[in-house]
Amino acid sequence: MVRAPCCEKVGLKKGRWTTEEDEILTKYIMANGEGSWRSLPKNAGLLRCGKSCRLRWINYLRADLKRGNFSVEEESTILKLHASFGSSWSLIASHLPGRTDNEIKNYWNSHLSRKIYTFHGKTTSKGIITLPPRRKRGRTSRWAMKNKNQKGSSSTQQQQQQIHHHLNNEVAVPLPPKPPLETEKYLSTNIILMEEQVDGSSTASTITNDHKHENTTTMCVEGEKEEILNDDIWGPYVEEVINGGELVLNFDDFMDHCWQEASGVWTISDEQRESNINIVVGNEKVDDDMCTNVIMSSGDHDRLHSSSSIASDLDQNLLTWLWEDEDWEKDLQSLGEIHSDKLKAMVDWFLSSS
DNA sequence: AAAAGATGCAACCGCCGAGTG
DNA sequence: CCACTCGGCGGTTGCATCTTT
Repeated sequence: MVRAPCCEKVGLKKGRWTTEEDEILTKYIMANGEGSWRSLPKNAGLLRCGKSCRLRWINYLRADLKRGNFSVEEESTILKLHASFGSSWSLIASHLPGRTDNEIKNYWNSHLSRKIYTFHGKTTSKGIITLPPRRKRGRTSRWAMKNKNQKGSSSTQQQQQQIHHHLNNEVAVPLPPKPPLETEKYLSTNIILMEEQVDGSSTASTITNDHKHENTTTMCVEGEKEEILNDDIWGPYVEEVINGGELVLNFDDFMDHCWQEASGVWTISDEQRESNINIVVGNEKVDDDMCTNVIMSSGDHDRLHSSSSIASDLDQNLLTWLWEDEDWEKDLQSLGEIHSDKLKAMVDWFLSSS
């Protein structure tokens, strides 16, 4: 059966509401109360669909609405509730007085969803949260382009199907789909974890998923500390060992171009390999365009440290690269304490995926 | 200064379930 | 049970605004 439209749409106005319309609607509802949305426009003298009136009232005109930016607490609440309820925006909104489902949904889509997604190729229940730096407005980001390319290919559905729940209070996040790229197999994949030591030096621990071992390389010494910390790279790199040479990608690039096949073999796109072989592609520092691209020869960690940058305080702050540059401390607190068990989970997952 | 294009958000669309006669 | 209305919801779109080149 074909459903009747909620109201006769011919001749009805669409698009942005004017101040006059807002006033009419507000006055009418103040006088008559909410409800009877179907008949409301006619009674109030509005050339609008009843649903449109309802939406305008609920999302914008209601007196109890809280306008303005979301607080750290609210953001934290959204993250936690989304982990539990998924995209049940109305349910989430019911826990946030003064906020509407639409507002929360928009906030999620424009702010939070891009901050949070897990590693693709992940098959266990453990996951990693990663928060690519928020990009300023401007020219195309990889993230945006990826999303754009996925439009029309039910990307949302894919993400919804891949929502995972995580350890403790961690958020459930949509997984980015596999990039449709040609594959090539490589010998192994390593994660390099950067850690600052008490004496000011830093170490890089290499963890491989094929040999399951760690080794540690001193990365810098006192005096270089400040410069290095200012470089604004946080978190693990992923290193591809290719025929004796190395390809080191930052996490974002790894996310975009690498994936794990069912066999457990890690794969990287030809495109990325050709453009970056033997190059360390560092995280870009978004705010002042500082890039940290570094040429790196095979196994030359001294050269890596001299030009690249390092995350400090591994236990507490490794995951701070997940957050926006300026606000990571606040955001971190808002999520509650992030312990090294997340790091351990990440490493566990990595090792278990081989 | 202009163009390109990303971003944020208000508003729309279509579907669904509850309620009613 | 059926047909239908209504309210509510989540996903999507359109456009003004903003940033970058």
